Amino acid sequence: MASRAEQREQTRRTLVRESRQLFATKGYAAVGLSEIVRAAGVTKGALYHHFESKAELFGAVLAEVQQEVADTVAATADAQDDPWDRFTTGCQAFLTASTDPATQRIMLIDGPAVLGWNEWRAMDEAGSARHLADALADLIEAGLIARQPVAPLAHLLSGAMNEAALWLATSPGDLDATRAALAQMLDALRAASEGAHPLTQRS
Amino acid sequence: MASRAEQREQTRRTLVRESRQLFATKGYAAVGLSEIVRAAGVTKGALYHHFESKAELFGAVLAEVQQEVADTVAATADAQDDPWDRFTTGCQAFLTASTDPATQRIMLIDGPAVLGWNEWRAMDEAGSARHLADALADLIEAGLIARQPVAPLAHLLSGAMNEAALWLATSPGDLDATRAALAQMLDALRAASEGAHPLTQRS
DNA sequence: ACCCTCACATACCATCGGTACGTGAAAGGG
DNA sequence: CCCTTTCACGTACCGATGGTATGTGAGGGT
Repeated sequence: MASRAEQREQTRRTLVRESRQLFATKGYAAVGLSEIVRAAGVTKGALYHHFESKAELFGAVLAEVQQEVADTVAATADAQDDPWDRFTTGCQAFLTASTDPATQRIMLIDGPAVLGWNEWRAMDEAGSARHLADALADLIEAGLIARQPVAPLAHLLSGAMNEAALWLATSPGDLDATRAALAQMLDALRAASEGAHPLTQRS
Repeated sequence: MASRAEQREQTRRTLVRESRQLFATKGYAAVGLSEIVRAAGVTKGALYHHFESKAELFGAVLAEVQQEVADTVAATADAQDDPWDRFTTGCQAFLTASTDPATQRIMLIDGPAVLGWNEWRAMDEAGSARHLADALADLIEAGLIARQPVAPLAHLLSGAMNEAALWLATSPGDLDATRAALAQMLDALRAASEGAHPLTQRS
């Protein structure tokens, strides 16, 4: 019926979809390959024909998750005309998207541990983190925040939002307070640029 | 020679010390129990007499690491008289302490994945994160930053510093720029309090 | 001197991630 | 239309892993 290429892709997608479900609910280490192939209706031979290892399968899942988050963030942010609004709205959108426990487990908890921080960082950079760095560069260019290297600021903000999202998953009642605190932090960033001198900090 | 209690504790400490070394360099998943017991000069029976599982052994290691970081941060911060200096100095001290790759691997990478985020968070709260929350509460009490819930702010800052430390491990040349960016973020926090109204955020 | 406790060692197990090889249907050439 | 090659899997199997059940021998109280 289906051509070989079609069948191949469908099997691969099934594998990714089912393993994503399992990784998200039980965590990477708690999911066995036998469980995955059973859910996908194939055998281990099929899995290892598509992926070199369990970790690489997880990598494919992670890439999918990050792509979705990045798309959501980008779509929400790009709807704003003002650069500053694009920035703050994008940050809040990321916070919202990352509050989903299934997304968290894969993207923030197991991601760095399974693939190593370097590889995880590279993938994050290709996802939503890129939008953050871009937005910061725009803000500097527009003179809305002080001229400075974007990388340190991007990492600080990225880490802040990641951790905040993880925390909110266990205490969702603090969502509004966290959004406000984040908004304040971002706002303070803008206010600092108006302080004329880019205050050089000792050490 | 040694009393039973002494022998017991010594074995336990050896187990923690050797496994910490291995976990730090190779990562939790890449270290086998056989490797650990060989390095410690005991057998698996001894390990499972002291710890219920590999994860619990890792938990003991993590507790030790976090205690050391917390002590360093507290010692550095408490040397400052001014509350604001205590805050900023403590943050910078945490950043410095967390830049060590061995500490990172255990405390920031494997920690959440092995023990789960909730348990990891609880341990972090008992460590350096507690000092952060305390310092923030002091600043609010002293009127140096706007009155607000401390928890959201603490998580945002904690996450920012964690991620920054991880990043610095791979690009240490950006240490000064990151310290400056962090100092700016903290400073902006103080500046925001002078804005009279504790701006209520919509949403 | 007795015996119980307990800090380990030994032997063993199920399951895991991973691999070598077999198989049968689709694609390509004559 | 047939023959051959390719390739997307399935099957059978492996070593190593985390974990357990049981043995053992030196404290240590009475």
